[in-house]
Amino acid sequence: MPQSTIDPSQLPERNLYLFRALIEHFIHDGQPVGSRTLARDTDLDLSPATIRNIMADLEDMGLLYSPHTSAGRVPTVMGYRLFVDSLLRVNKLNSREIQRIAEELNPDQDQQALLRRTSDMLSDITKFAGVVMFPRTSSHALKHVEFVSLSDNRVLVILVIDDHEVQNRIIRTSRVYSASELQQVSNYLNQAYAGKDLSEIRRELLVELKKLKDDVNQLARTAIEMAQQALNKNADEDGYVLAGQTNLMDIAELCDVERLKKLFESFNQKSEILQLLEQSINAKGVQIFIGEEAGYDVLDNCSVVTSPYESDGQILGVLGVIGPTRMHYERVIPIVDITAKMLGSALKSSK
Amino acid sequence: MPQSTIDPSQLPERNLYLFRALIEHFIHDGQPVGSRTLARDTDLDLSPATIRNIMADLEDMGLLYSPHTSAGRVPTVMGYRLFVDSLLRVNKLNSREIQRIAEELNPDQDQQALLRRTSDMLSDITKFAGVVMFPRTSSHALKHVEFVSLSDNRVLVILVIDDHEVQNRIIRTSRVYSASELQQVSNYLNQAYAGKDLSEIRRELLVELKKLKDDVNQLARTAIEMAQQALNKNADEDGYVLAGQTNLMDIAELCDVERLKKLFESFNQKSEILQLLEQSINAKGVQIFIGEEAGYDVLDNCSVVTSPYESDGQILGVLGVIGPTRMHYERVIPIVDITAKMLGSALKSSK
DNA sequence: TTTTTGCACTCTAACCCGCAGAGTGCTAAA
DNA sequence: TTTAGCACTCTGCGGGTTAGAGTGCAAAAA
Repeated sequence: MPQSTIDPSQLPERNLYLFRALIEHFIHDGQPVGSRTLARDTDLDLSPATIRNIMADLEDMGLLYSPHTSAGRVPTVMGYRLFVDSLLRVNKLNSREIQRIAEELNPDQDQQALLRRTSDMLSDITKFAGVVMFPRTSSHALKHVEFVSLSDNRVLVILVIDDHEVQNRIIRTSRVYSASELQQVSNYLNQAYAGKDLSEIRRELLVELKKLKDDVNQLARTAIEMAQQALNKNADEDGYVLAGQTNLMDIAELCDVERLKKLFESFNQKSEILQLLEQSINAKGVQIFIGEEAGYDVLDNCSVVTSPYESDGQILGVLGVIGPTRMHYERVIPIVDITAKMLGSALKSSK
Repeated sequence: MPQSTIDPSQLPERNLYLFRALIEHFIHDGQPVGSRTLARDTDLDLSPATIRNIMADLEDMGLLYSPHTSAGRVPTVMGYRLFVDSLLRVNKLNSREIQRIAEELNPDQDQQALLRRTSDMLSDITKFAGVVMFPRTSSHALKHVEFVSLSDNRVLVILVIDDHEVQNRIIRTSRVYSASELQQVSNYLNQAYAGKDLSEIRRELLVELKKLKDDVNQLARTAIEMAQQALNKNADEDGYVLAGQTNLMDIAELCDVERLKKLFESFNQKSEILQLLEQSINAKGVQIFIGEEAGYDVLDNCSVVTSPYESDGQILGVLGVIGPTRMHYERVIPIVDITAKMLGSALKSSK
């Protein structure tokens, strides 16, 4: 991180109190907060002038800044950092909300649908954008493979991987195969390779192919060759589902078409956002990226609250919420947290 | 249509000429066009005053209007209608562009990918939003069905329909079935029903089930019951792929966050846009919806240029471009036209 | 009859001005 | 250490002015 953070214990209690009041005030209504307002709205019995002095100190430390001379103060990125790291009191979710989440994430839907639901739900409940990375299982055990002949020497390959992921691919073959031939090929491969890891299967296929080079067994060779072709383009299509982008259009700080366009384009390209999510895949729990802290200037004025989700102790992916820096962290954090946990268990029971 | 259109032959040649010049001018730079400009930029040797008189006539007919007293004139929706119906000279695409389209639509990709590519290409080439409806084949012949057992009494059903569409569904069963049992079920169903239409299969299944009611053949009953469950939720997930929404954010006429938000939301909901596309599914060729003509006020200031695409004489769906009313129709129309034709033949050869 | 000239009129957009409101920093007093 | 007082600064808003563009109409010209 470029900026060093502040140790809150170095600050007088009162300053911290004031600082938190200011941030909460600003998060609430988005206007720069002045000394008079704070004097009025805090329990501290201080005059505006005193508060001004304190605010000047906080500004010197880099926690606040004034948009212009005669405006109130606004938290800096470093200010937010201090706030979320040390000052934030997280709300508990009420049971209605928890129930809502539990209902949406019922495991009785296929994985794609589940992920989509999750991000829909995240965006709907927070009114920001919700994002869920596709799970990456480190093991890609082949569950089942099936070949279906299409017209024009083309064969549809259906791979069932790891119990929930289904991939369809089309390969071209040198001649037309009958349904029963393909059935035999499927059977052979299922018997020989079901349960093994994809990468291991690829290795074994190579070996087999050599062995069979001069073999007369046509079927076996065909099977191996097809399997190779099918497994080759392991389009490890990583990506994510995003929902509720339009929510971001309501947010005053982002209400500028240029800025929104850049943001939306980086959503479409996915790579930047993925990189960001990737960063928190090994974090223990909820992580927060504030503003351009993470180095993506499209996310200027945005915060990203993420949490990895796991099942059976294995981290599968990351989900989160993208909203304005000025968000109600105390609400969003537990939502992301619980959603991650529930998604994990939903995936587990669908395994 | 609410407004009656104008018969161009009722208008003096000169007025039409002027009208077209005005529209082309406006499309080019988006500013209201005044009499002086028109006098300068047309071959007609007329003074601004004469042109003013003519413009007043055109305004009376409802083809033009002034945003305010001292502005130039701008075409009305009815004006655009007249223009695209009667006055427009369509450009030919140059061969580079045709080649580009042909390359993108190469049939060597699965249907989903092909549709996605098509809409990407449409948006990229026009710099507006491209949209492609999923194809609806009237026949849903079952090509192949496969059952794969998952954990927890759940069974993955893979349906291959009509040679290119693959659907995955998860059903719950009353007990755990072994892989070989499921294989038998698959075999039975494939033999009995492959090649038949889904709805017909559903009918036959009902009959079969009655027949087998007291039969001792456990396998057959299981097969029928599973098949029923699998085919029941025929999630005829109709929809479309959309690309390049962000292009619309650059367009001056739409550069207002409120408006854009509404537009994007209706993209997300899909139903409105689908309804619109549906309308032109039986048109012969390219169709154009101007502004809120079609009755969707989210499309205010937008035009939609659509064309149905077909293969083997059967109309499969509709594709098109969504852009500002002020677009270069002479360019967009042939792009949509050719894309529709090429998508049709790409789908045919992938059939 | 059609076209043009001349002219008064209107509207917008840009700019400047002045002013109220909010908030600051500094200094001196409590 | 805190507060009161005060001068200062910046924003946002309403109002006024001006330049520019374009109009409509009436009278003259073709």
